[in-house]
Amino acid sequence: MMIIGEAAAASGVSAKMIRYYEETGLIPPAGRTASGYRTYGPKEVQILRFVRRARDLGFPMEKVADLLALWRDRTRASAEVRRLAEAQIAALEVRIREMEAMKATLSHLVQACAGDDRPDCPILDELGGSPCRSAGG
Amino acid sequence: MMIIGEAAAASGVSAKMIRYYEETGLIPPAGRTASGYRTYGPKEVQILRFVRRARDLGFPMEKVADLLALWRDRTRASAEVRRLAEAQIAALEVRIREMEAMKATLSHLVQACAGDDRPDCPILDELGGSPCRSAGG
DNA sequence: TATGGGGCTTCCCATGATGGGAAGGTCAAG
DNA sequence: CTTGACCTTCCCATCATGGGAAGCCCCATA
Repeated sequence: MMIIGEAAAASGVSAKMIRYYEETGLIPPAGRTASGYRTYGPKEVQILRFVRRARDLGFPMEKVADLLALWRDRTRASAEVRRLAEAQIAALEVRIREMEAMKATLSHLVQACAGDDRPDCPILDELGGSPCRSAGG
Repeated sequence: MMIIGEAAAASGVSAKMIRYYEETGLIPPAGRTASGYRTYGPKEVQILRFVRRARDLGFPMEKVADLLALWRDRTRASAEVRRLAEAQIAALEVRIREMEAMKATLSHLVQACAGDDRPDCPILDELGGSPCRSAGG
């Protein structure tokens, strides 16, 4: 049996976050020693590692909870897991596309900017310019 | 002179956020009517629009403040603005790469998962598996 | 046995940017 | 004068994480 610091080291989840996950119900309450220290066995550490990896893949905590439930359910259909993973891929793609769009706009502006000692700057001009609604009335 | 709701509609920044920007010092305190309503002229609306667009390009508020300062400084060198824009592009690239990596891992897992009625699932196996440090000792 | 240091406990606060909502004042139209 | 839409300030919630204080516990060492 480990106490929280050891479980944190073994799982890659900080002690702070372990307590938080417990508080929010993502993981069940840990056992306690007579003096109140939380205790963790290999199984609990494995759960924490699971959570860590799911978070590393960008799943929000709500989806991590879903994954954990499927993990615990020996009778789940793998299709359900796959759906969650595909939804996460789609969510990542949305965010990636948003950021690619920002990047493209910035790249255009940077290209148009001399980037020298003079004050003329298309970047600021664009940010400060009047609203240019395409096909506006 | 407009009051805050009109300025919000004209700039695309919500009234809530306008007050927040003022509170945090991003924008100077608005004028007030005798009864305490905030007032905004075309210049202030332009500033708000500037902020909005910079935020839309993903700049954090701190960098927006830097951009605003450069915008106000008629003697700035465009090189400074360009540096900020390039840094923002770099920051976006970092985040994009992180998400691409997540997506790639998930895509691998999804490909390996049958996605049918059976419970066998490489995705859960991977999340719950022992730590497999590549090129480990 | 006493002591020191480090780890544990709970509780509160902060982040970054935004929204929601309550309680109360103001203004314009009727 | 009433009604309703708008404004004001103030507090709370998000999402996931970290920082820190006050106080208890445990182990090692003198």
